[in-house]
Amino acid sequence: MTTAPGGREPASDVSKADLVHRRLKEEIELGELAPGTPLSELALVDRMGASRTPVREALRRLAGEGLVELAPRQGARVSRVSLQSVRDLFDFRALLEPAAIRQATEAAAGAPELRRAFAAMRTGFARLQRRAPSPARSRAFYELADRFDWAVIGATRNEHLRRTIAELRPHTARLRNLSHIDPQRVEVSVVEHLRMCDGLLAGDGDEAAAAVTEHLAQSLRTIFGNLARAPGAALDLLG
Amino acid sequence: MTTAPGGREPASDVSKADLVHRRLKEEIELGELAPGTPLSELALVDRMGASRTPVREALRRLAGEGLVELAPRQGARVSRVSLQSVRDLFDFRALLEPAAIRQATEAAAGAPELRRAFAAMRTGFARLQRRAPSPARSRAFYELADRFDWAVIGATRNEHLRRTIAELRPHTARLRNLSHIDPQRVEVSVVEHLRMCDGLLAGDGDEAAAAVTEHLAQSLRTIFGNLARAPGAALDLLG
DNA sequence: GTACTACATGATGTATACAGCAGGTATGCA
DNA sequence: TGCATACCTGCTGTATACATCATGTAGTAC
Repeated sequence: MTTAPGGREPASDVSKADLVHRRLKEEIELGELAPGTPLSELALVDRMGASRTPVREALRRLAGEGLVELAPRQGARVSRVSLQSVRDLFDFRALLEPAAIRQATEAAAGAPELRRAFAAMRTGFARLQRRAPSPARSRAFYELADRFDWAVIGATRNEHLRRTIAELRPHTARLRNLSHIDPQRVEVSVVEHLRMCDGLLAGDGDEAAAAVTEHLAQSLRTIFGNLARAPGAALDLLG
Repeated sequence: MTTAPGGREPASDVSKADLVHRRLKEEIELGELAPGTPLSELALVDRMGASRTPVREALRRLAGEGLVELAPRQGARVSRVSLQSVRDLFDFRALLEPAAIRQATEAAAGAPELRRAFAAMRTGFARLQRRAPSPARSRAFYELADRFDWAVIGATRNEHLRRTIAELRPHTARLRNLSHIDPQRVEVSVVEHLRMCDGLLAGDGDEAAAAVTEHLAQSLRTIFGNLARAPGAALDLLG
């Protein structure tokens, strides 16, 4: 946090509650705060450099997003993850995201600029497909996939749908970061994303939606497979 | 709010924030607080008999549910309603609720007690169908329909789906209360609910889902029809 | 008469003080 | 030695004080 040259804090545009919220959300997403970790307000006051009021507000907001569990008179904990919750998450996404990409497909059909953006991402995926496997490629892929997902979310007309999907993203990201990513998975995932892009760019909503469904099913299968092969990871998830 | 006989408040089980939240939600649902109404924290402090802290928490929670709009440094207003928002709401419900009733159908198939509850509601709808139109019948219908909806929500296994649908209910209820109900609508709606019950009780998820879809489409058409015929109502909604 | 500026008012964002409850710990007793 | 109870610490829920900012108004210059 920088101080204005003049000397006084310039009454920052974003509230401290926003800052605390963002930082906590990020730490939960990254897995730095493991599921189940108790979140004492006073401890956060020290760590975040804000008073209890914005800290409390951030915790309440996170609880509303399902990232934190609040027990009355007992405080907050980072929300736990169970196998059932993973299944629920992906089932729900499988319900929402095909509808979202259909709307994005329609939107792109009428907005050349949007079409260009998606076309550029398609090129990016194609390039990634030709690169040799490496941690750097994996990182690049997840970055691009993230941009793609946000583009779809942004092109979703229905506000409820858009907000709900956006709210699910941190949960998915957290799962990715908690269960160590299978490098093998990138290979398949690139193909799936290419199929999504192709359907979307062709104006074929059904095809794009089918690609999303397939992608989600594969993702879930991979995660569950990882858990089955590595019971330790399951402990990570369930702890 | 009652005081304990001994003299002191027994540290009520529910927090004041909960109470304020519930009261405000109800007033918004009932239309007592019209869309766009400014909600000053201090005014609410007086009216609700709580201090700013729980009032603020209630407002933030309502904002998370989309019932209140927060403008930084400018305060809260009851969220506005536009034609687009109505369409978005019903489109979204049309995406979620068929899936929910499919899960409820499966749940009922394996839970005799649940089946009995739904069967009882079916009987209630059938009885309503034979009654002569009257305000009392309309009230009874909406009460029963509400119980039915909550039963479906309760029987929805997927937690995300369940929470999301539950969060949409106040929005729908508000629309009903803002746009004066068409008594004619009850006639058709009873039939639609009977079809939902039949599908659900027969274990036919597809049929139940189709009935929900039909019901939502009809509801939306009715609301829009009302708005078209009575521009004054539109002003109510848009104001 | 109109537009712009300075100010006064009231609100929100934040910090902090106080009250009551939950959980752990130590002590007493069997 | 094991268990039950009482205490004690720390936390959450609430109330309130203070700082900063947005809005409306009065006044003035053109």
